[in-house]
Amino acid sequence: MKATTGIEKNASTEDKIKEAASRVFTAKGYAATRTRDIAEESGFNLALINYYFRSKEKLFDIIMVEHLQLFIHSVMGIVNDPATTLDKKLELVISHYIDMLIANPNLPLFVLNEVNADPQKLIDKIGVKQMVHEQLVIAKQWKELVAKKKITEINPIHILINVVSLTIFPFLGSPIIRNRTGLTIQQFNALMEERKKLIPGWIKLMVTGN
Amino acid sequence: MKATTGIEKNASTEDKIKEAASRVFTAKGYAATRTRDIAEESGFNLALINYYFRSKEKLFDIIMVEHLQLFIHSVMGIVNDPATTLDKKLELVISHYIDMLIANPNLPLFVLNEVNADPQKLIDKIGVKQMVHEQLVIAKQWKELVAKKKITEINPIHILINVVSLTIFPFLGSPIIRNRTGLTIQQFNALMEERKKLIPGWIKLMVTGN
DNA sequence: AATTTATTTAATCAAATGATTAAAATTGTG
DNA sequence: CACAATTTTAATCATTTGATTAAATAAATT
Repeated sequence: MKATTGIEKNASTEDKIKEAASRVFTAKGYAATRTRDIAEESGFNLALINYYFRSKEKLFDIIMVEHLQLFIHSVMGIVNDPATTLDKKLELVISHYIDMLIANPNLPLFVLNEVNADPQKLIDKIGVKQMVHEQLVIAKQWKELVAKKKITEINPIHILINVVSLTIFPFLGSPIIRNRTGLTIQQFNALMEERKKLIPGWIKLMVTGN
Repeated sequence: MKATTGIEKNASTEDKIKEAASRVFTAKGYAATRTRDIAEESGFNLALINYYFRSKEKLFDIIMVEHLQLFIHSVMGIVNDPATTLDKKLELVISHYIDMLIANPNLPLFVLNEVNADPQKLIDKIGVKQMVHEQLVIAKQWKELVAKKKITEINPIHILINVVSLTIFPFLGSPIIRNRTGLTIQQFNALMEERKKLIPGWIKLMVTGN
């Protein structure tokens, strides 16, 4: 019986390592992260992290999956709720994402890097398959509006891309934006808060066509 | 006299190494790139790349600066031309960027990673200082339009962020987008070509407010 | 052709790094 | 408390990796 299976009692130490690993991995990326960095950041010995997680890669996979789920599943609930209108969904999703991004500003770059390294591997690792099915709710709502001539006949993929772009990219560009404008983190976050209302407005302009 | 200073005759070999290094660095990032990868990719011996560039880091710095200049300076000419209107500038810059991104799809992630690692270092390394001065042209044009009540009094930083977001982010998300939609690279690029016209239209909607 | 200079290579080094091991310390249990 | 199980550590290994060196080859120059 491998020690790694004893998850109950050691939750504290194991979680501390995971938290430390999360900080280091998201800050420096997989390749630039040394197992010793995680040891130091966590305050534990180097061998301990291998004792708990067997290898750097296995530890990374765990962190990655948790972060990707943070990214994806949290939104699925909102998007797939038939009770809320498309308008409301838009507001909720964007607001939710901006909150999460303010709390985890370097999550996007981290995720992008690993998705870029091997898209399919990650998609397999989480259950994103259902997404296609679940998207039907929002797809139906879209089609209804198109039928009612409430929105232009633009390819919805553009709109989806735009929502994600306008919401996430500013956080990716944050270092440059902050450096060029001289904004503090607080001022930058305030700017992002503003976008919770601005982005839905912009998207509505796009879909109505004027 | 160091051999690296002899730039004339060895242009061919040196350039081949730089091209190989560019491919490997942009594909895998600095930390994940082994000097041996570059050697193999270039077809030359490991020691040769150190002979020409002294170290992995120096080679990387050269590649990075060239790519950043590709990113920045090319646009400066357009933005700083007093002869073109803001509308026209918008079209030109976006079109220019999308062309460049189709040709160099993994440039954005590469740049973002390194900017994230040390924003000031990179900004120092290129002459971006003038930008503040040069931006005056476009800033003036903006102020004129505001004075003429042609555009809303929105914080222009939001619009700047939006232009960059809508243009660049799709390429960052390309692996996910392609994976989820099943689009080929050609189809994806066609989608990006569409955006050359779409994005300026969207931006105009944003600044006019309806 | 001879000699110098530039280019390229194979072999090797030293440090960094992921991982293991065996022992010590701590904690839980009868 | 004694004893077993779990947790933690120091020491060590084997590879990987960036870099150097000294020698071989090719090119240029006289």
